[in-house]
Amino acid sequence: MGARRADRARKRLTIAEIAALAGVSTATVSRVLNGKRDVSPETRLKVQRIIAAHNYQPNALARSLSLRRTHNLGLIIPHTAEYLVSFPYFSELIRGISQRANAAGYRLLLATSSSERSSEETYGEVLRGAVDGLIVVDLKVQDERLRWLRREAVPFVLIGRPLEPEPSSEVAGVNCVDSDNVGGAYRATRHLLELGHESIWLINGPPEHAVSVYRERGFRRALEEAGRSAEGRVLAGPFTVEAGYELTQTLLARTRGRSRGGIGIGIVAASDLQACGAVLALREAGLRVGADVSVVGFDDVPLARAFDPPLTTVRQPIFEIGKEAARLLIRQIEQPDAPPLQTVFPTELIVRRSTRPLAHSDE
Amino acid sequence: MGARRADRARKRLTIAEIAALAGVSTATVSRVLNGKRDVSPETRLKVQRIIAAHNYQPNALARSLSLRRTHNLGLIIPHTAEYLVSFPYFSELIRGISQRANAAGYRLLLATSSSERSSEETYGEVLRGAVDGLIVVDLKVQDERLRWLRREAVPFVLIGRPLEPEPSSEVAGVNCVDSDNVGGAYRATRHLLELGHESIWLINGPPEHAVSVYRERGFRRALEEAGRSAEGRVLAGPFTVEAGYELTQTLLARTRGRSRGGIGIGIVAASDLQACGAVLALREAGLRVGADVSVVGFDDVPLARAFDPPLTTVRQPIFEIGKEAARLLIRQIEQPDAPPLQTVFPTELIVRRSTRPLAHSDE
DNA sequence: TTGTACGCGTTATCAC
DNA sequence: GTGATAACGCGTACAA
Repeated sequence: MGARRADRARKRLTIAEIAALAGVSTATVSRVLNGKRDVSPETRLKVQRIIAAHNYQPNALARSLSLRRTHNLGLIIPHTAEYLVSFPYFSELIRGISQRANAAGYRLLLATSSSERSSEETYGEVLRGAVDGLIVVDLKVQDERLRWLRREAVPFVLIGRPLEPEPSSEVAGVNCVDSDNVGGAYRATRHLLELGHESIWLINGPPEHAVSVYRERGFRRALEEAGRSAEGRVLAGPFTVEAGYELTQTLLARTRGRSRGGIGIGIVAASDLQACGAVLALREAGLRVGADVSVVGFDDVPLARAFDPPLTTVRQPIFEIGKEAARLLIRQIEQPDAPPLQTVFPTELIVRRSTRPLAHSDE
Repeated sequence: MGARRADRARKRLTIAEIAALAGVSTATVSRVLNGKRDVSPETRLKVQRIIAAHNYQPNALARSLSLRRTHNLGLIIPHTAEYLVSFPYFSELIRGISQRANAAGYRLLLATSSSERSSEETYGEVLRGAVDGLIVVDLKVQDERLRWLRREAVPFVLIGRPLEPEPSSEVAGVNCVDSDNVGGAYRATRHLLELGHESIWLINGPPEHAVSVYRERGFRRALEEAGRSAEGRVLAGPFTVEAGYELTQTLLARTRGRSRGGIGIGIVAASDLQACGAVLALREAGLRVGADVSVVGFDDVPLARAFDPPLTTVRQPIFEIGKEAARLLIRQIEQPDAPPLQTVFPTELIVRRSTRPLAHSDE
């Protein structure tokens, strides 16, 4: 009762009202709120009581406006569903970012980019002072966002690593977090080599993704070190089951005639989904995965070890990557002069049953 | 040149500066900005030119403070990784929410709830005027958050449906979006009945989740309609592969002796992950899934159809649910007097090869 | 130690 | 039509 306005929005108290209640000035309340030292123990206690009694919460907006800092981190979700499917751990990433951000007193602001709007529009809109910095995912080979972000002098951190030949700019000049994709693909490929596979292929992600370039590098390096050529050994497509299936079929068509009916084929896939698609196609062709042929995935999604056969795969610490991204961004925001940092997390080859030494043909 | 402060934050223009540049008052600029009619075509054009020339973006914070509306929607991410794993479409949900929100001029603000903090603390923090409303996921059977949200009179929408016996309150009093879990479980169970399975089980999610209660209802209803008892037929655990595996093992132990070595068992699982775990355990016990026994999953994750056997499962339109949730929340925010709405999306049984008519034992 | 007064960037209510 | 000017809620010089 006594509520003047419709009580729907339950009028929240302001610092002025708290001040009045406590018989002090707003400045004093603000000091107490922010833990400043210049306030006597008695007044502090008095104010704290009032604050607690009324469950007062300072308005975040007003505080942001005054401080010129929102304590919001921005993340643009790629528009394409395809990308998200390709990234089964997207929720893990968000969780990692969000956890670290919250722990440091920041929130995470999300927006989707729509294909109709340029990245400039999207980012500009999110900006408008709503965010202290941005986390950029889904890094492209030639990513126009980089130049824009630099020009606007927005603190930002990349998930992924820009490719070196970025025109007129040092890679070292940006904050970025990535997993060791080159190493992951390298080890996966070596693994197949060591198993004795003769015909080794990479089913890669779309070539415009920076991550695809890195994985192909690891693949090529392993092959070349073994004195083999990677020419014509790389197929590319979406990170989906379907793509894995179809690319494996074209791969089989290409090898037909060459090898012994496909026996000896080894496939490194850029996602577990693709790997599963590959397994399907291989089985359809009458090949035994984990005996005649081998397949390695990427990501280690929850279902990878329940698959038949349990999938050998390259695990990435997505949650950690998210946390680190938030950490670096916050660091850049709070210490603008701190030099940018590049963090690379190791990947791990999880060996299960989809990769095995070749069965001897004389058995 | 001429930059006064360190050029790192590239001073953004204010409405006052635009006004000065255009030779008008801030009020006029504001009118142009917000498309008000009371401004002459000439001045409008003049102001628009200046705005475009300087790429001016009004400050979202100041605007929010003035309007007392942030255009932010809040979503609390459950702390437990377990929950997220159980919810493979979490990214889909976020995408749905975010897309609808952005389309309507809203942003999505994320925060994680940490187990140490009460929901009141978590939500209170998000409040602080940082959001206009909240989306609540992971609804519990007795969810303390409901009462709190009502008391604080925060606009909110539930993903999921509260259970009827919520003390002293009409279910109809809240906005909520859910998929038809009762119907989904019902149809999955009927499907198994129609295939001739004798020993039908539900591997459910944790009982504290509201969704588990609904799914059990559908399961029971189908069984009872068929004149069977569901007593002792429900096992519960996390939504993981491991839980599915282990619960199936205990289930097999219980049936041992009774049925013909397990033949005729039919399992409805509350997630595709659990279903895959169940398949593993059944196979280990020497049973042929899709012949001797059947398994139905829930969710239709991308790998479900690549699984061996391809998984029969109950599909939910997660993306749509996200969009609808955002729609309802925004509606509640913009029309506080509009009566709350309950939307239930149909679920769909996708029949694949993990469920089949029982093989005749005389074959 | 405490209080006054102004700035943060918009919107909106008045006058003119 | 247009322009001062008071909110919006908080932080913080500066003065006391």
